[in-house]
Amino acid sequence: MSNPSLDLGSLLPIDPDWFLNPDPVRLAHDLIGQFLISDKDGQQTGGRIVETEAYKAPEDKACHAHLNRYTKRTSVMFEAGGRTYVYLCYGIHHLLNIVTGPQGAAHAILIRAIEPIWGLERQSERRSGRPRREWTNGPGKLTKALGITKADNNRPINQKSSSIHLFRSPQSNPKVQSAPRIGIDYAEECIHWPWRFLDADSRFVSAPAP
DNA sequence: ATAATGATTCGCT
DNA sequence: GCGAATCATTATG
Repeated sequence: MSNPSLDLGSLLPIDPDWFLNPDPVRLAHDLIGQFLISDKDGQQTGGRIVETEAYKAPEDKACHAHLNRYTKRTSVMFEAGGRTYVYLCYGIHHLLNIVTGPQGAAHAILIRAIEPIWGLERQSERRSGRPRREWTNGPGKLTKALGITKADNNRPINQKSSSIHLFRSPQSNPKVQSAPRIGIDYAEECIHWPWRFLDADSRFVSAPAP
């Protein structure tokens, strides 16, 4: 890695208490510019988070745990913040969420896009040699590039044994935009809530702000 | 037991 | 821009 500030060994993990904050909208904003790493088979792939969305039960109709609906699938969202929520979407795509908030609050942050930084060759392989810009500019794309599957569901973040790690960016000052969330047309009044966050200067987002 | 439905992506027109 | 792909989850009977 030519940029020494991006040396994985020197990065600091996000503090465990950060995940317990009760406001997932705030956390989704603050996650822009931080680093996501997947560690599979001793191989690290990851990058800089450039797009997120907040989901917040009970009031959010777009949240799987709307009205605190508790099922086998949603149960992980009720855990204390700091775990993963990975689920299969449209029968094809695995989507990665970060569970946040205190135990009992079903909050999560969907990771929608990253800028690839680490393990570029492996990411390219997993994305079938497409252009780099298309490796991770969407929630289903980035899980494929990082090898994230349902095996990574309901697992702690930043533990020694973890496959998913989140690090603080040493000097992160991104210009963060907010926008309505994508793909939730069924969610009635929640459709317009500006709970999607993007790095305005990144070319690796899934779609520009409207 | 059956049926409906996605927090999407890709290829084709 | 449109439609297919593809299946775990969920609700309902």
